[in-house]
Amino acid sequence: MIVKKIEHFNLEQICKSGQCFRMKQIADTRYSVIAGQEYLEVEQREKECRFYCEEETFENFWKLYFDLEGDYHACIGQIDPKDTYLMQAAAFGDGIRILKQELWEMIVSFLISQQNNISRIRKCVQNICENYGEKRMNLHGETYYGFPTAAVLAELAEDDLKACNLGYRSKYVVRTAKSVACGETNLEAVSTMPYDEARKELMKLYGAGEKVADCVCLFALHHLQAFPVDTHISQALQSHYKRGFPNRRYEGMQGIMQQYIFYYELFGEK
DNA sequence: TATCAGGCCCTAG
DNA sequence: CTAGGGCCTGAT
Repeated sequence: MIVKKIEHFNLEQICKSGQCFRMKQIADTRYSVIAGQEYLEVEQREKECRFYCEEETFENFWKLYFDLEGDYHACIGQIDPKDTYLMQAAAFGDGIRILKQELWEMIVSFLISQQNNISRIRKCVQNICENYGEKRMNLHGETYYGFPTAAVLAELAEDDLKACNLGYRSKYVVRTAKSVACGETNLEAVSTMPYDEARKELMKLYGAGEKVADCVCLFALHHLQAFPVDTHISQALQSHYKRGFPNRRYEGMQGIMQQYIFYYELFGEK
């Protein structure tokens, strides 16, 4: 077990922010996360966090996953004090981190996310994992399921994932899986591309438009300049940034600001 | 019953 | 290039 005191890190906020659909609260102060094939439990009281894993796994995997080296305090410090809306949003969600998640998993998750709500996205992802993921054992000896590979999902017929409640998104996932599995899309290459190039490449995938591509860029590739615009963000932009979001000022950290706004719009009281 | 949820595809004009 | 209809499904 690893114990750390961490500023600007709040599991509840990260969990609810909807970047990760396989993180959940399992007790008052305790959360579980499944990332790719890895399982972790974390306990948090105020700033003190207990990661239930070996030090090596923490250093090599979870520290990166949670972006614990990122300086979120500095980002918040960059916010225009006259922008009271963003100041409030950032104060409200100041424990959010932009996770570094597995690329393939994010592609599928955000293909599913369209015209969908967070709780149903979670169920869809869980269904896919339980049906097609690798069965594994957590630290308590309980079973959990890893995220299925593209090769496995590429074997399915286009409508097969309707059984996992994907609805019309089923063919998006299956066709994309085929594209990745046959080598038409090279995820290794995508992961080394700069933002604009990666975004363009991701948008070639069937079912992926600007919003989905930006979510993947932000939550998997850690391109912090990506600013996904969904219905909530669109509304916020209309009511608070009629002359457009100040991209210049927040160059390279728009994605972090997007998360503060998104989280505030969904969970802040207004 | 109608509308909406972290959109995108496809077809017309 | 832009506009608009269609799409699975569950919650309200």
